[in-house]
Amino acid sequence: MGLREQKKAARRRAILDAGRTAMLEEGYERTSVERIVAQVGIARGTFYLYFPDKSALFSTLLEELYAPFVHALKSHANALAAAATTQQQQLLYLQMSLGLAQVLERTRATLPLHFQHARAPGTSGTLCREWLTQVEDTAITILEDAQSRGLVRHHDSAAVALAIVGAAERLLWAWLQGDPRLNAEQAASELARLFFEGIRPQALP
Amino acid sequence: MGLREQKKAARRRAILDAGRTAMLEEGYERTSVERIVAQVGIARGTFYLYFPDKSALFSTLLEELYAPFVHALKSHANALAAAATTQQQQLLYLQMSLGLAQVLERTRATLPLHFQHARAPGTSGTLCREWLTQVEDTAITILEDAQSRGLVRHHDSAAVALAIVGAAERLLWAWLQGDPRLNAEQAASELARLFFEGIRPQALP
Amino acid sequence: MGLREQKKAARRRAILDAGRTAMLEEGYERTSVERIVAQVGIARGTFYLYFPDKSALFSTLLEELYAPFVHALKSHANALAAAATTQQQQLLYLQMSLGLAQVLERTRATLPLHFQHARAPGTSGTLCREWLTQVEDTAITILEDAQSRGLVRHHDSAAVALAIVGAAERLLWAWLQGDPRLNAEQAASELARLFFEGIRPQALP
Amino acid sequence: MGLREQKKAARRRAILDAGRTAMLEEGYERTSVERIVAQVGIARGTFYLYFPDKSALFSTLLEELYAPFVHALKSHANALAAAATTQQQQLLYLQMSLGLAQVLERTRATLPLHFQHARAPGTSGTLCREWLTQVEDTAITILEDAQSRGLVRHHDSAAVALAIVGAAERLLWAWLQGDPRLNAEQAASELARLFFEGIRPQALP
DNA sequence: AATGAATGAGAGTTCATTCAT
DNA sequence: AATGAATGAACTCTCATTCAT
Repeated sequence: MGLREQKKAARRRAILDAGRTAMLEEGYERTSVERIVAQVGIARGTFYLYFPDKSALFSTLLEELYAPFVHALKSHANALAAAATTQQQQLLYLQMSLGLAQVLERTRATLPLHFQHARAPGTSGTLCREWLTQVEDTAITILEDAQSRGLVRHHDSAAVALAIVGAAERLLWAWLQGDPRLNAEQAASELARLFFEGIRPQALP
Repeated sequence: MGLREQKKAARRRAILDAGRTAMLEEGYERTSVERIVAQVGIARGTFYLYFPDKSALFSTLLEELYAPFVHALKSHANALAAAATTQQQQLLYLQMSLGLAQVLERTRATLPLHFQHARAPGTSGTLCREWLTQVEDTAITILEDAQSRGLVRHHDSAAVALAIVGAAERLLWAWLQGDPRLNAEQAASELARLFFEGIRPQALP
Repeated sequence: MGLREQKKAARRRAILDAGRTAMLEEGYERTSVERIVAQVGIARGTFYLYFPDKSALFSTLLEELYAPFVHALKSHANALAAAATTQQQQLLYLQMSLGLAQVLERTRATLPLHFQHARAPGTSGTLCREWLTQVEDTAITILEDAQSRGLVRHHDSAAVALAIVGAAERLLWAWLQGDPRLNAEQAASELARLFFEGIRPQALP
Repeated sequence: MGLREQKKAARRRAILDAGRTAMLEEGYERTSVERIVAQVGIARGTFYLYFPDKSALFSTLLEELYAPFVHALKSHANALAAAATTQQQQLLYLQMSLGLAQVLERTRATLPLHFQHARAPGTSGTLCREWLTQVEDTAITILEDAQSRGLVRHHDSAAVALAIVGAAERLLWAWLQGDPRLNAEQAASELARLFFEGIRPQALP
């Protein structure tokens, strides 16, 4: 890459970072281009050399946030689908958990962007939901694979998958917020046991 | 009530309804007072005779949305706490389910307001979260009561309560959106079974 | 006066008092009718039963403020003009000083209205200056009478009168403001000595 | 200075001039940004590229008005304080008079801004009074220097200084208004004689 | 006589975007 | 490539005054 391209890439990176910081603080709607360029130290017009408009910047931020998840989920889903034995699958589930945890850790700082905008009306929400559909559809696929192998009960697969995603999201959000009601260390394993074993005190006959 | 008061109440109602419609479509930030008054057919200044500012209108809409939930949850929580036997409790849980379902049905049209703004930054999100804390704290209370009676396993109560709320929210949101992946009729009972019995195909020894 | 007239007069008084208080605090322009009626505890429309508009209220306040001055000055001017001897005049000057001091004391609380608006552009200033012209013209008349009697040097009478009025106003304003630089007790006599000894006709050796 | 900077400076100047004209006519409160930009022939938003808000424009106008006075007064005060002999001082007083007269002449068109707002409540008055305090404090300093040299009688220095400033202001205001009662040419020398002969230390026989 | 709901023009200010330099 | 001045519509909110009740 030439020096010029490097500079261009660095500046694009700087705009993205400033944009993310600002939008995490104030949300997409209330974040002004002015604030972003002031943070980066460039002129107003320069912004439009790197992004056609404000929503394109947001779009890029979302891609950086969601793409790793979608990629991780899809590759794990493929691996699970190709697994020959239950033992293999159990290993793959463990790997998936670790893999997703790593992605979460890496994207942690940007994650609030998802929570803030995923259900919002208007441009920002629509952009989020395009990614979200992919995440949830993959979750459904994984669940249906497990059902077809008899690993989990035959509930309505979409309902269960969405429920699990919803529960996971809520705990994640509480964790990101530093919710004092939550014991962050236990939350993930609680969630796993909760879904796997149910809430009843002892297994029924 | 005099004719004056009736008219005033009706107009206030009209503003609230127009405001809700507009905010459901465009969100709090993007909804202008101008649009609301045009919908109602009143002058711009008239709006401010009924609400001190835009956020006060939104606040009222949130109260109309959340207060029935909070009220229902709290009264059921009290009843559950006062229950003498497990049989009484089971009846009360059933009643709570029915009660909440009725509230959901009644507030159905306004519910998206919650989903759109609950995690938003800024004024609108903050106002939502004041109500949400009440909802979730009551959910935790109910769960802890069940734990203390040995009805449910001793997980971290806040984590489990938030997980249940999160799962319920996600299914509700899918239902409100008319999500084609979801079988709406079954969703609620699936959710109940999911949590109560867990996801494993047969109960373990 | 019938009971009805009494009530009406009392309410008019209340509006005037609330208006004065408000305008002393915020000035004519920034004082809203809304604030006044809220203070009095009457309806917006009622205000317009007592005064045709906001400027009429201000006008009345100015009359209550300036009329006593104009009346006192004019009657003292007449008495001075009719005085036969210098001794009589000296007594009348003393009486005038005392009289004006009493008026100042009585109108003290309202006096800032003059200082705030006397030179303002727009309605409020114009209304003030109509009264001020009367005050200053009378001051000029008194000075010219003193000149014609040889009591004071023959300066340009208007210039001297305006200068005296200006100096008196400045000290009065400082006094009303509680200006810490000023020794309020001495100010009046300082002013008198300053001008009296300065404008004496007999020159120095 | 580049072409860009020149144009920007010229436009800033145009806004200041239009703002001054408008505020001289209607006062700070009643002057709208809309009117100013219409006069200049620019868009509403452009105004805010040059001034953060309306009060900043007013502030700048005040600085252009008062700063020359404060500067002139303070430098003359310093010179007077450093004067060795009475003769030197007399020359310096003369120079000060001429200097102030020149400043008056230069700022003549803007001077009404002072008279209109100096005693007004609210933002505009407060901004004026910050400057005025400097003017008056310097006047007091000059007077106290003269007192310490035995040039003038030992009155309360603040009272006398404020009286002189007040008188000068009143005559100036009459002059600016084109007051027909006033002989403008004589006014200044009348004022000087009035005070000078009035505050001489040596008493009369 | 008194009310207070209604008006609608107008206030100051912000903002995404464009374009001449 | 980069600038930053310019735009003008849109925003929320205020206000003196009117008039049906």
